[in-house]
Amino acid sequence: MTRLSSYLLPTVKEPPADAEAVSHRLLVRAGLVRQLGTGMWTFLPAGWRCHRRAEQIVREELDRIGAQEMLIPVLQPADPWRRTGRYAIEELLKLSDRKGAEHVLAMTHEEALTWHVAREVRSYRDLPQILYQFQVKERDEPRPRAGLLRTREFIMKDSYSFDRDAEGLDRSYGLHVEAYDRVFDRCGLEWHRVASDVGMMGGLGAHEYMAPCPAGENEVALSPAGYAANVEVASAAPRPVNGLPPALDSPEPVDTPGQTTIDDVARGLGVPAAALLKAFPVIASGRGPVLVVTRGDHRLNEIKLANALGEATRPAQADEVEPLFRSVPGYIGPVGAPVPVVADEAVRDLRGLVAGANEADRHLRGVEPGRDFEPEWADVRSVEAGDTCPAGASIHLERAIEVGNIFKLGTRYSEPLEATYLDEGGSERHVWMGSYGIGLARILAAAVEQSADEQGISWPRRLAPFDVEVVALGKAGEESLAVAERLYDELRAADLDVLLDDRPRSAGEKFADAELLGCPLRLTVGRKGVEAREVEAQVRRGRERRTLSLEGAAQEALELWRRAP
RNA sequence: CGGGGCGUGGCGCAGCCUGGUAGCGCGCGUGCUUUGGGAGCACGAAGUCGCCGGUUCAAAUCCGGCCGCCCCGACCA
Repeated sequence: MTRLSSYLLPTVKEPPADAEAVSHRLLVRAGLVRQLGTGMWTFLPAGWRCHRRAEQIVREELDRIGAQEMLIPVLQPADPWRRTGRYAIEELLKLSDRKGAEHVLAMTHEEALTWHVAREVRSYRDLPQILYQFQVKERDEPRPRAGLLRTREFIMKDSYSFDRDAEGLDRSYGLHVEAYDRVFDRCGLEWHRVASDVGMMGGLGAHEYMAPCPAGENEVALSPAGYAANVEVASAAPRPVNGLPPALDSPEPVDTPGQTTIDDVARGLGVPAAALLKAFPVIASGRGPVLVVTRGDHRLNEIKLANALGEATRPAQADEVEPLFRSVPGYIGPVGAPVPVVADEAVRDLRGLVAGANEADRHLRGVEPGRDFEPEWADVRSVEAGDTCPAGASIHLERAIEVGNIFKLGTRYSEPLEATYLDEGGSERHVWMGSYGIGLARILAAAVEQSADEQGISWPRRLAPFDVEVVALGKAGEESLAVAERLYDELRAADLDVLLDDRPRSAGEKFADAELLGCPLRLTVGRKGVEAREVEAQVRRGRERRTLSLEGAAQEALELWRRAP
């Protein structure tokens, strides 16, 4: 019998003063987690129960698609990481043993598992395989934050698919979509599956599962027509420009002394910001200096830029810009630019624009892309609320927590680690891989963020530490405690997980703690109720209360629990 | 890595400017009262004031260095 009087559930009235995220505050206050250091969190008994429940949901859904659970060490030799080129990653924790041999603490497990598969898989008959584990990941995060949302150590469900070819990979990927959709539904989360960045390593496709909430670190672009993408890669038609100044036969200089920002120039010339061309000098890793141009009211998206150029870029420093342009920042523009120009699609077909003249205190008006400069066109701006998605619906943006991701790797790892098989024709081929992650602690944090109220946590019933909390009121030795214990047994017999608050505390304190902890159902046994052969039930979500007869209380509680969110 | 802030009983804070007896609320322990929405009274335990060094007769307080933690940004394979 789980009695609160002997259970380590250290609730606190006041959260850590500097904690800001709702989930951070409440998980600490409810006695579910404690911090050991920056980005290092301990799960206390009740918190670990939540974690295990999330884990079990994930396990059942992965097993359902035929995935096989296994376990790979966190401590690994450095060599495979060197071969894949990932030893250089700064977030990768490195260490050496007493003999001086170099090791890493794995941040993910592609290297180790691919290394094994390279040895064990010989033939097309051995494929496909989907393998997974629940294992600790270590990351030397530059900035852990918001409690469990971004930590240096966390447990991930990571799965890896191994297929003969791209079609096989598509199939394994699709199976993961199925499993993940079911996982996040069962966890009671509001979620979106969004298209996401495939990264500089050039994956073949990727999606993220995003749980919307204000504490989220990511932003997703959504539309009623079903468009869903991380803003890192989202693409949409811009809102049109109103009040564009008249087109001219050729660009015409105009004095703009001291006006170095979009706002200054727009106000100075009496034109909308969207009539300006914003110019970003960048240094691309391969092709060198490039001038990127967007509409004045748009923001450059560096990830889209890198994807469009096929190489990484960084902003140019002032001392790199001035010798090239013989100008100062604020007056740089594409007309007569001394470097190649990349222009955002949103300025295509616009006329009468204003751009820097590459000369201090001067701009050009009447600029027309394609006539006055010949750019390489690309979609490199960040979408905004009010843009139009490809299906014609209006986009809105939401902040969200990334709770899972799925990624088509292709042969990114099988090539350097030589994971090959012999096909029916006897030729050696590389294995096609996918990798798929779910952060369990993030599921918990997202659930808290999405469902908490003034009183505390309101767990989705599948994630709660217990299904029912029985609150026994009255003094030790009174009948209500004995009745509560019998009720506990009946609830257990109905297959519910139960916590009994048998502490000698005031009623108010027990109620407050119960609502803070957030089990989906609370049953209260008090003296008056015992006399009337009644117990009070409160459904945590919405806090609605009703009276149950003591005799049928366990069955009725089961019904209430089943209907809980 | 850049910017800002904070380290004082378990938690939240005051004291620091202007150096001189470490204080408040909550929590904790004991006893009595109380018991359906964070109870009351009484007594009590608990602090190397983050660490190291300097100034001073004297440092929580002033100075220097270091460490830790939070928030914003950069980053996030």
